[in-house]
Amino acid sequence: MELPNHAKQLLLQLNQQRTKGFLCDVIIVVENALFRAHKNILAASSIYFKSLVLHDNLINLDTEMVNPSVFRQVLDFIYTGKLLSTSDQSSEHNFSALLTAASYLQLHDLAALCRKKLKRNGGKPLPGKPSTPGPLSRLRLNSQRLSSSTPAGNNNHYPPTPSDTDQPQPDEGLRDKLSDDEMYVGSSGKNGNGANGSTNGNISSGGSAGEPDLGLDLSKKSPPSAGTATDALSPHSNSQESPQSASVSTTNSASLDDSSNTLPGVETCISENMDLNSSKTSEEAPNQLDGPPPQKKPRQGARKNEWPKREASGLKSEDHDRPLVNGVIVGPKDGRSTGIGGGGGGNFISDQSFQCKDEEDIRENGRDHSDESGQSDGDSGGGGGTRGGNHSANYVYRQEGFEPAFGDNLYVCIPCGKGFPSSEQLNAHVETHTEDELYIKEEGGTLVKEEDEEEAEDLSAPVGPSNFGSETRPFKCTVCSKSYKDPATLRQHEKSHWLTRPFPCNICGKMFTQRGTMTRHMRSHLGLKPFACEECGMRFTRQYRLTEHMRVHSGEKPYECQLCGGKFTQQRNLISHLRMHTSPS
DNA sequence: CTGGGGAGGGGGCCC
DNA sequence: AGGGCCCCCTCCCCA
Repeated sequence: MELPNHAKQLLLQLNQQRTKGFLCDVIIVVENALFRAHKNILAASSIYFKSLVLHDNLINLDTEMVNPSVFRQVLDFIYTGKLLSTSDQSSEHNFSALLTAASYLQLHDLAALCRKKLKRNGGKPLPGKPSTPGPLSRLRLNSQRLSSSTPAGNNNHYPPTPSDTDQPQPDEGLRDKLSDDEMYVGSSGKNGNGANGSTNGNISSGGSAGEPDLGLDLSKKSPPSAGTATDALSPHSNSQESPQSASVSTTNSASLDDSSNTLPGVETCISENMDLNSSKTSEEAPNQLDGPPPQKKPRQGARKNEWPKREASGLKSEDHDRPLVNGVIVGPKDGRSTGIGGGGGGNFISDQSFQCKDEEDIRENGRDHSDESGQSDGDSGGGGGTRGGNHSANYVYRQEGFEPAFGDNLYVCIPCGKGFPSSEQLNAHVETHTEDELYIKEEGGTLVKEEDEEEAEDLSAPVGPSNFGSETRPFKCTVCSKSYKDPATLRQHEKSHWLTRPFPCNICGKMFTQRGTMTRHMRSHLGLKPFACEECGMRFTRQYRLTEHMRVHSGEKPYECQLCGGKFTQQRNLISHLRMHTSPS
């Protein structure tokens, strides 16, 4: 007995889930567009994807091989078995691009389909493309550029994939009859590889909960009470981080799934549509799905939507809208979260994703980063870049896909203007600066600084606790005189003076001085809140927040105002309160 | 409407 | 690398 439409219906459901972002557990970044999808589906479609999603939940695709528009078609194809073509997309060029992408992604059926189509049209497959380096090598190259300060040889945890050669694909799986508008793969149940034996099972069980999260672990551990969602978070993953994953992957899939329950914003937003003013994708919005409005916990919903707000606040608004089409975020979004509070939450992923890094910053030359260096607020704020202390960003890390203007040398050293093809090389170069020039310059009283750093300098003057007890803190920063207990900390600190953010966020391009900060930041992109309150179920991105939050339940108010005796659960609120005492009002 | 408190969230930084 | 803390921003609630 066999249900005739089973496979079709299943695929239909999966595609609907995709368009809604439901149970999506992987994000694919193509240039500056984000696509959500299901690992199982991707893995079942391509052995290349299979190798990628095994370890990573955030995948950067080589923009030379695939662009957002093409990838959208690819994804549609994967989920529907159809190539829906518009007049534009049915052009030969489109098929060539599709073929390139399909070859790159090892989507053999699609590649065959494109070949067939091109052949039928009398066109030729793109001559050189299939011989370009295979996906694996390209990915390595790609991620190497993306991941700063990851050791060379990072991506080696990728399982070897079959050769990247572009073998001719059997056309047997293709339907002979191809219409110009729609092309089908013969059987929706037929997959390029046999890796999907568990697909259905996994899907029905809610995604990839059982999948090893070998990527950069952003989920951390979760308190035992985290419930079903948290159960899926594997506690072991900390040790699993691979160097590569820092650049390509981000989170564990279970957490993503989880977010669909507890963090509807991300789940929904990334999948739901936004205004469609992207030139590439404006013709349709197939996923204008009225997915269930995200459930919101008290306060959290509104809050969640305001997530990127801070960066938006007081900051310029970009000209560019970053529409989200078919689950795709296209381009940076301006700082104003248009949809904030609108309930649907459909906007904020896009907002957050791109507010973090103002496109303006990105567009401009490397120097502007020296302005933004001080505080993350500044950079994300774009216009407010100059504030934020003395941390002049003298070195700029360029993330591929965000700033192509430097050609291959995306990593530019600000003081000397030299470009480097990799962050490693830039970092190595920077070291020579710090050792050879920095201190010399300092001795000479001419530190490399931006013109406007005088004010900022004051902010980081050796104030506060940094100077006390110099006996126990023998390691002193030569720039700001802060002292530290150990040389490693000093080194880390010194980089805040001289190194600009070697750790970029793969989603928004924002850069960080410390990997941990970037990792934490990524959690916010992905809506990972591994720390759940046992009392109320509220979830947090950080343990510390949970600790703070627990005082709400316990009633503990450890922070007391010495002036009025007022007690507070959080120190910051005491501080805020003290300002009220001291401020002349 | 306003001010104050409570609280969620983000980044920087030190250990 | 991860934890913890500090600081900041912001919003919501309430008096």
